[in-house]
Amino acid sequence: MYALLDCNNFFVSCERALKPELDDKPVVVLSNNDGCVISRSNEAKALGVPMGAPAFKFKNLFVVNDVQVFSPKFEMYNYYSQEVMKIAKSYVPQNAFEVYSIDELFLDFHGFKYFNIYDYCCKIRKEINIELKLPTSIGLAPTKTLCKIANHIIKKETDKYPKGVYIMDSKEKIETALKELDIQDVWGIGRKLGTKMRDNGVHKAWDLLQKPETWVRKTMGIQGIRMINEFKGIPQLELDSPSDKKSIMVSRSFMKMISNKDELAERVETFAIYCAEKLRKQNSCCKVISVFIQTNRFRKELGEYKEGFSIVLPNPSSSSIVLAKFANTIFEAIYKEGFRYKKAGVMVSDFVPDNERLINLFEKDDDAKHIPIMKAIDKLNLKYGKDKIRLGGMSGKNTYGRATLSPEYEEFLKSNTLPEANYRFQ
DNA sequence: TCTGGGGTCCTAGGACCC
DNA sequence: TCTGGGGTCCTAGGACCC
Repeated sequence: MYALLDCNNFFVSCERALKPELDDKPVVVLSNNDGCVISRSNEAKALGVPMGAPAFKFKNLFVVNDVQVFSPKFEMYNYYSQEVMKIAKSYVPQNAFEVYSIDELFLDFHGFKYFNIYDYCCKIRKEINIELKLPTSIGLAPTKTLCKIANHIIKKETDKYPKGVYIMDSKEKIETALKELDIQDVWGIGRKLGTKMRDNGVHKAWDLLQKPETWVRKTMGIQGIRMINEFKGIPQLELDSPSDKKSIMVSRSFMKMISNKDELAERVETFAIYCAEKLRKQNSCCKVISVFIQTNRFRKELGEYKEGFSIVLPNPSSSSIVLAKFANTIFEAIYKEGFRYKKAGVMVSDFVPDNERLINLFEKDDDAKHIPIMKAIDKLNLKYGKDKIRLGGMSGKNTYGRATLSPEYEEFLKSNTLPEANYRFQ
């Protein structure tokens, strides 16, 4: 058996953990710039607020229904996430887990044959709830895909599973679940595939199992074959061991569109420097750096422009100075005058461990010289706060908005150290 | 007026090899 | 008019995830 533990309405639940008065009220958490809805309480879902909804379109609904609206506090969510993981991990042997996202982790319960797993999972939930005031669900099944479905069922039928734990351990339970589950709710079926499935008469997960394997292979590729095996209870997806990232991206939409070249250049350089910091944190150097800039895709009438480009570095690097320099080179090449830019980003990829850098004989290598300085800056910033020491190119101001911090949150920040998380998704 | 910010994996097709 | 038969590796883009 595998188990999937996930936090219900995670960001909203974190807000409630900090401020219990929010319990039972409709609550939403917005993205940067207060742009989209990225977390909703059950009450907010019941009001018909969709995931990812643009906040401005629902402003009226928020006011009328007294919905509590929050700007995101990602440091806090990361902190809570790590605490949840810490508790959950303590219930399984070493490495018998996979942190899948900021609010989800898989547990491996193979070898727990003589345990009452149901009671055991209730205990995990209870500890998280007492220690952190966070609600969770735990779905158990023979495969990861079925675990996802088990969790889906808990959330859809809360009355039936008041303890928040469901074990899908028989052929009958699985069959019933697959017959009731809409195909687009399956883990791995997105919008495109969902449409294709429905066009071909596949409406429920169960219908996919009735299709010939050749058809599944042709329409979905290798993933489709894996999916149907997982439905049948034959595990195709193992627990991934925690690994360092393979690419790192820093990008932002701007609160106000930017038409000044220097201002945009400064943003791009800053993003490159953040990439470098994240690289050093995982002791990697990158071989490739990419930069993109784009206008507002929702305001096409203002003129549209979108361009990005990558270059291979002469030597693998994690130096803020080197990466900022090359990011700027790319920026100069792709920047076009006369547009109002809404978003920009820097991505680094193609990593090598920083102790295995192969230096190009014919190119100057600045990293060796920069890294001791960089490490010192990292240490100082860890101690005194983000961006307290920064390079000359950085203005140090954010160009995306955030509401004023609440007193509770200020208090929270003061009383907790908030290490950066290392998740595959955030 | 106002629409997030990350990530991973797979596939097809091109370039190149003999 | 006719124009081989394999391979490998890389890349861009698509689709998915939270």
